[in-house]
Amino acid sequence: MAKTILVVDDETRLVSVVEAYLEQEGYKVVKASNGREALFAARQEKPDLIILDIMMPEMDGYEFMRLHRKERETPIILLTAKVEDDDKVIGLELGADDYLTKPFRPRELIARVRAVLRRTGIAEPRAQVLREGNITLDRESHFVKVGEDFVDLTPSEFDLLAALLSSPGRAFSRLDLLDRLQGTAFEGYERTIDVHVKNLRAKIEQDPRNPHYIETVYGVGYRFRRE
Amino acid sequence: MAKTILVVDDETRLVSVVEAYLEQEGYKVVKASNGREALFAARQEKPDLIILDIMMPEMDGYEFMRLHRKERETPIILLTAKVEDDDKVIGLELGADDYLTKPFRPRELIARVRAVLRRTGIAEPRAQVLREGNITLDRESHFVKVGEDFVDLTPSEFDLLAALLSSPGRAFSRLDLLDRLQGTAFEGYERTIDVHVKNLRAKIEQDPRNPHYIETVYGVGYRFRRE
DNA sequence: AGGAAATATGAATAAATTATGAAGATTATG
DNA sequence: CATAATCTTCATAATTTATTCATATTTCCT
Repeated sequence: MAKTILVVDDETRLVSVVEAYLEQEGYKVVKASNGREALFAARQEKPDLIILDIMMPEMDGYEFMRLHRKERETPIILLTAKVEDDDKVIGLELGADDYLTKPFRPRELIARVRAVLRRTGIAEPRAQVLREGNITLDRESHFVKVGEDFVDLTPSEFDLLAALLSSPGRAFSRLDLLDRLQGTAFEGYERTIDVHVKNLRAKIEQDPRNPHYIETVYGVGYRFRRE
Repeated sequence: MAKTILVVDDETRLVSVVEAYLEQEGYKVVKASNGREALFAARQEKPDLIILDIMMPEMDGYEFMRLHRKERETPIILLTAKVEDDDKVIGLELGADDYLTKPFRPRELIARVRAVLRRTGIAEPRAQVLREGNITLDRESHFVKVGEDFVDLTPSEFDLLAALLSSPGRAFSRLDLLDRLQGTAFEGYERTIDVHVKNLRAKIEQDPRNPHYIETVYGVGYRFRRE
């Protein structure tokens, strides 16, 4: 059964990005934009993990934690605007399992989610291997194979390939892809994706000038060729 | 056959963590959150070892021990909140085989479990020798060989190498590795791992500046090179 | 075919990550 | 209790990656 994660933050954009990424990883996501909603959602959905912003209107993260802890022991990852020792201390006292400083990258979040779930003995949600054509990507072990050859990719290249490979045949816009790479960080320049694609092609394509796997969708973005 | 360990503690979180570590070591784990449940579970499962918290609601650890001892002689490791001589004395009088003070590190727990099982003549659950390339690591005898040469490692270095060696080719995040070393990565500083890696490389690599065995996976962590 | 728009590419620069040496803190040991 | 060993933290050097930018190439449309 897919693990459920409750994401609580008043920034809807951030929540959306986080949601997309967690869902891609195979988690079920429930959202709330303040402590009150979160309490309600926590009771309804009984999530396996809560990702919680501290600064929120109405009822802040600490208040939520205090109330929630009376009912359940769900592991919690705190989101903090910046590292303040106070926050760390208070969060720790209240029983947070980890914390993350905004802005953060999706990969960083995923790593922490995994770590916390493992630490608290909750199993992985699903196989972490993506395969299409001759390409294998293993998120768990973090390797990419072209045929039988292992290929070293940079983090951006790896995430980019993972995104494309998650839905072969689907065209992703540069904005989509940029979100996967940068998460909640401030907006970048879409063309950055082009460069990553170029570098990625150089590593996995037999003839980078005539790409077989990563196709350009003129006016839209890129897609991974479906067999 | 895998050895069964009964873990008894009212802190479900702690039980989950302990469960995760024991299972990773190849033990089968049964859980209970108070003395009553524990008695029931002990009768049902006939565990090879019991890890028992003293402070629990309903029926505390001492009471459980008294009752359980009438039925079986299962070795018991006690968990105590902090070292109180009284606890130690009472526990050992009642026949506990060892005790552990919270908070404790996974390696500490595992070490004591092994020791108690060995002392009471119960076999180890799985092979304790990891080998890859030119490196041999024996968890049982606690030695490391590079080729034919024995190498002295510190406890952290040993655990780090054991973790990496458990899945050659798999990239481990610093968070993962910190977990293995400290039990809870929340409080630690990830970069500590870098230093252990440096020191470990200095001991097992021919040319530490150009590591052969322990590879850096930029943006992710480290991995042991798969042959 | 011609031109506008989009993409590809190489190279320079900026940013992020890792490696390292050494100091300070902690833990084990006699 | 003192000493040694180990672990952690910190500052900074070295390395790798990400981003930007200028320009070449390709695609699309009429």
